[in-house]
Amino acid sequence: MDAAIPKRQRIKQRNRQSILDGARRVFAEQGYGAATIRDIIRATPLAAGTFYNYFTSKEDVRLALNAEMAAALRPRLSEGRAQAATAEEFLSAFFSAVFAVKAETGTVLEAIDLRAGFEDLRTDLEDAVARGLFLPLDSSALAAALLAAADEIAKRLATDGGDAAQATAAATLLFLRGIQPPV
Amino acid sequence: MDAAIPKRQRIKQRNRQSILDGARRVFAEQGYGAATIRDIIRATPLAAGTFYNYFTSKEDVRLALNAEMAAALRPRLSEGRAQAATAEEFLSAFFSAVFAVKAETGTVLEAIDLRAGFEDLRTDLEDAVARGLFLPLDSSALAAALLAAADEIAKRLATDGGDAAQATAAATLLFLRGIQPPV
DNA sequence: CAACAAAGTTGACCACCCGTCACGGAACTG
DNA sequence: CAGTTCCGTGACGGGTGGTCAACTTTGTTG
Repeated sequence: MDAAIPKRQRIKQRNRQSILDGARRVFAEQGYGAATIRDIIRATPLAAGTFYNYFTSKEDVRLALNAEMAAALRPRLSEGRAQAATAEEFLSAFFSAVFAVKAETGTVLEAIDLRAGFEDLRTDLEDAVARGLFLPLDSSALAAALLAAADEIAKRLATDGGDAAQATAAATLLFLRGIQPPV
Repeated sequence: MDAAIPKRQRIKQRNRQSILDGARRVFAEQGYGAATIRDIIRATPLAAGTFYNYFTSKEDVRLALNAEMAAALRPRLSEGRAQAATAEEFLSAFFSAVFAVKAETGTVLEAIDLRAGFEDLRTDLEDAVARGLFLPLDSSALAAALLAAADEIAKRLATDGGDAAQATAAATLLFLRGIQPPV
């Protein structure tokens, strides 16, 4: 029927996407915890058994959905880091991007896991070190610490409320200079 | 029968503890995710309905168990912080305590939530600031960032393997001086 | 093109779980 | 010792997870 791609394969792709879209709607409406696999499949023209041809569990769907969203957000997250001329610019760009993205995606996945962007961050960090912007720390541990801290602070912003710009400034300063008073 | 405390109350306390102990065993054996409320109650001499007189959900039990364990660990976590004479000592004590505790509790609650120790850490931080050890940063945000980073690094130690002492040193240095090269 | 094989969807099915609730017995009260 | 309150019990209805035989559709082969 349609060029190169055989029908079977097209349908498989469509079904998979169908489930992901259904899951996105269901998670947004009831939250991840309350949603059941039945709910997801009901938000779809497919039958219960079909679900298991594509995913093994609800968690599996969450991971796939997370990956899909994280992939879409990838450019936005690293935006501004490559051009940063100073460590401060780098950190500021990082934190404000994470805070913005977290706030937006909160409706679908209350806590999108941005560790998918871990590698991007790590390589950006190494580039920055090569440019002499940073001290040559363990880029892997540093990326983990930055992501974890940003994550937690974003969570606090979402629940307790608070100003993202101010939080960005504070976090930037913390990682820029540390806590020790200058000698 | 027995002094002051009426029997009803004693039994309630015993049942509650019974459920928590059962949960501890079940979580350790099957992991939190795989465990069901029925499993927990079966590890107990009680009947299904009784569970709901004490807890509302599995998550509720996890929180209670987490609180119980976190309370027991409280002194160990803050140990060494109050006596710290320098910022470096403070951070080093903090990180090594978190890494050790996380490694030990991993069998029961794969990820014990140490945010219960948040307040302790925050007040310790404020004391340290008062003693002039630290720059006067937002103690609340700083505590959150420290806990989150320690948590994430501990997770990486548990999965990828790695040396706790070395990780402690690296994390201490990061938060002590930040990433910016000295001018 | 007709026959056949492979792939994949369907929906009923079973075991089990969740949360509830009427019942009954034990603990407190006066 | 009656009366009352409290609470553990276990069966029950509604629903879920994961499976699977039957069926339909797609791709293949002579």
